Amino acid sequence: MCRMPQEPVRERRVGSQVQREVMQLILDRRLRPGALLPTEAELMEELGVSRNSVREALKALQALDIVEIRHGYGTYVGQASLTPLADGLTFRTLVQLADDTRALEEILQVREVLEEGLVRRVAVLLTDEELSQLEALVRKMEEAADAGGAFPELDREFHETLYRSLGNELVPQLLGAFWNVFNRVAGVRGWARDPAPDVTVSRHRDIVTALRARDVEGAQRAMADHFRGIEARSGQESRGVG
Amino acid sequence: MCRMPQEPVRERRVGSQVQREVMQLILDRRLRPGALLPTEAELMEELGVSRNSVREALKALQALDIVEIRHGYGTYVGQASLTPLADGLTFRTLVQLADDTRALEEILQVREVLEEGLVRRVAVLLTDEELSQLEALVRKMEEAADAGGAFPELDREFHETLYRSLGNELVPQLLGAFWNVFNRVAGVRGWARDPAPDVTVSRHRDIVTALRARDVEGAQRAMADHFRGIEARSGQESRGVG
DNA sequence: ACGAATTTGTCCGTATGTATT
DNA sequence: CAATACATACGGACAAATTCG
Repeated sequence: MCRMPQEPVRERRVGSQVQREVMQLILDRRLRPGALLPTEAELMEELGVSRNSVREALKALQALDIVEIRHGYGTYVGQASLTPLADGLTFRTLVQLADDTRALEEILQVREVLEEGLVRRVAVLLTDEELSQLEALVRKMEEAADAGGAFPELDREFHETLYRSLGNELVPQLLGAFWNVFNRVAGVRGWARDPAPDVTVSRHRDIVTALRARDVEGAQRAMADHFRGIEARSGQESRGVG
Repeated sequence: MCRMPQEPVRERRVGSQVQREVMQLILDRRLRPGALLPTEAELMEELGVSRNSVREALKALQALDIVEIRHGYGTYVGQASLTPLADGLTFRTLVQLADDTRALEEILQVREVLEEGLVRRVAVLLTDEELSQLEALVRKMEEAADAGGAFPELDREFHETLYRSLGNELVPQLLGAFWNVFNRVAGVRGWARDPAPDVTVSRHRDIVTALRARDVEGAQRAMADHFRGIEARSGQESRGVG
């Protein structure tokens, strides 16, 4: 009877009706990403609601990257990217980070499982050109490491190039979202710097070497070693002094 | 026209700014999921913006499940679940489905890579009790199949139980999101029915049998076969008549 | 059981900034 | 540069939902 006010009931998500109607409108009219949506005034009339309700619905859809609002011009159909996933995971990780680093380790484990499985599949798909691109990226990493700097963008590009031959657009987006969360949170914590860039470079080189030899098992092992390195970096810090 | 020079120019994107400020407020005050947020009136005053701006920001955060709004009571810190991912992926898949089923196949491939890797890891972690639970679920599936019905909930529970010993909460949420997208879209297309439930049951039984024998390779093979079955189901339909 | 207080939901009107033409 | 169309923001008012005395 007297329910604790501090505990919200987990009721089924009612959601905004207007929100769903706008989504349905996009689907019904076969609008593609980039297409222009009706203006707020038109949506007011078509859906029979006020401007405020339309705006709140559009704001919610914008947060999901389902629509894209351009100030002074109009509203477009969005790309429905994984930006909301990255935003939500970042927030959740930061909230939980006050207690422990579990959320971060969970993300890392998912990345590891994904990439170990993926590297096996691309091992037989990669073209010579792609292998050359990967080797070039490793050389660039080496130069950056010799200069004493970090190379987050090169790392990102490496993994993106690695899985291009799959032809699966969801894969780089998903990995990119995880990568973003990890780096954003790491930046807040202060342990964004790679303590041993040269080791990281050789991990990447090992992966390419195994792939060049079409050594599926070796590529998976190299990828696993790569993640062991990342785990050691974050694990060492989480047990260190605050 | 006559803009006062000493007055600081108003921030460009107040909307997303308020959004970030609310998130920062949650982090600064160490609010946990379920905690009550300041009321809209209080946020207006604290952030120095109008109520509409506050509401639009809260609506956007609600779409990301970062806050949870209850009419007539208040606003809570949300769970930051993967509901936005499921919503976004569902929308993207539906939009693209007018052309092809590529988005759906991409999701399936990610699920497959994930589950093949995960089943290897749980093979050495599963307790006898969890194995018994899995066997019980397979028996229930068999009963449902004999009765001629489908068993989407049993399938979902099977995969959830399978990875419980990992202790990774992100894994079931991620797989659940993918599963939701797949089933929601499948429902729209009309090919939700499993044409051969008995085959699906035996795929699951094969997985449990291999796991009971602690046969890592066999478990992965069984999982791969399981997904071959799902691919065959959807692939056959996508090449069939409209 | 009922009403008051609180809080969110919706609407209207108006003024301003911004991009396109 | 001027005009236009559009999104952005503010303030006020009332309705609906929830809680609690």
